[in-house]
Amino acid sequence: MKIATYNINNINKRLANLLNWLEKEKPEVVCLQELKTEQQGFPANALRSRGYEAVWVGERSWNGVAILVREQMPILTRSELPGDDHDYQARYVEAAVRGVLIASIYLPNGNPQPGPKFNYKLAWFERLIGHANNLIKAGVPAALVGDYNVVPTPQDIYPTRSLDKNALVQPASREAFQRLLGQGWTDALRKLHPSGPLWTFWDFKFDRWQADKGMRLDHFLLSPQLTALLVDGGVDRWMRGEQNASDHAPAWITLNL
DNA sequence: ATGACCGCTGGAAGCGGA
Repeated sequence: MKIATYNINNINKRLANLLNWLEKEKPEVVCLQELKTEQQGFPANALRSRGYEAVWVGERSWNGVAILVREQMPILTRSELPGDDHDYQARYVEAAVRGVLIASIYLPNGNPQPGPKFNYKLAWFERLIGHANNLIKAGVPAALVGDYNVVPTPQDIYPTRSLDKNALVQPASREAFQRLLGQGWTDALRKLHPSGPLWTFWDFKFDRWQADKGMRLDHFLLSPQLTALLVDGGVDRWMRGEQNASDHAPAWITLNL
């Protein structure tokens, strides 16, 4: 089973890019983030015509997450992260697919830091850690997939000091990510490729793509049962070079289910 | 360090993103 994640930065604006990529790479499951459309604006029919069923949580203007599955209906298990009844941002959707629980995650960016947005990021992270702990203690075969907005280690970003104050690289952000891994989750792309650049994001600004100055922000966290089935993974960098590209490229793994 | 990109809303210029 090939699972992909893609921060698409507006699904309707980039629908042609998405459909082209689906046809070329044929992932079975796709976790999308930053749909930037309200619930009714999701292009369900266009995706169904290409063989993909979907569950999604939309929001006007910002955020938005989805899970696409080829030739199969995902079974929606959650459309929000537990722990805060007053949080209405569309950042979490979860579904069962062929006996695997899959979450599509869009963790808050958190800039500027410090400030209320960074506090929200850390609070959201704590809720995720709590939920993930329940899943792993229950022995659920699960994959927590998406845009974590965390650069886990210094090797996950091009050499620079200019982002030292950025929320993506803060010790508190990295500590939360490590605490999540400490529950027993495996960072699948790093397990497959233990060292070196594995960029999934290049800023629109300046010459970041041309200079290949990127970051690794999009991650697959696998429960132990799924880690044992991990075969392959990578980043579809070619998508970042397309016309009308998102600032993220899709990343993917394959599991031998 | 700086530069100044892209998409949103609203219909200009400022916010959010990372």
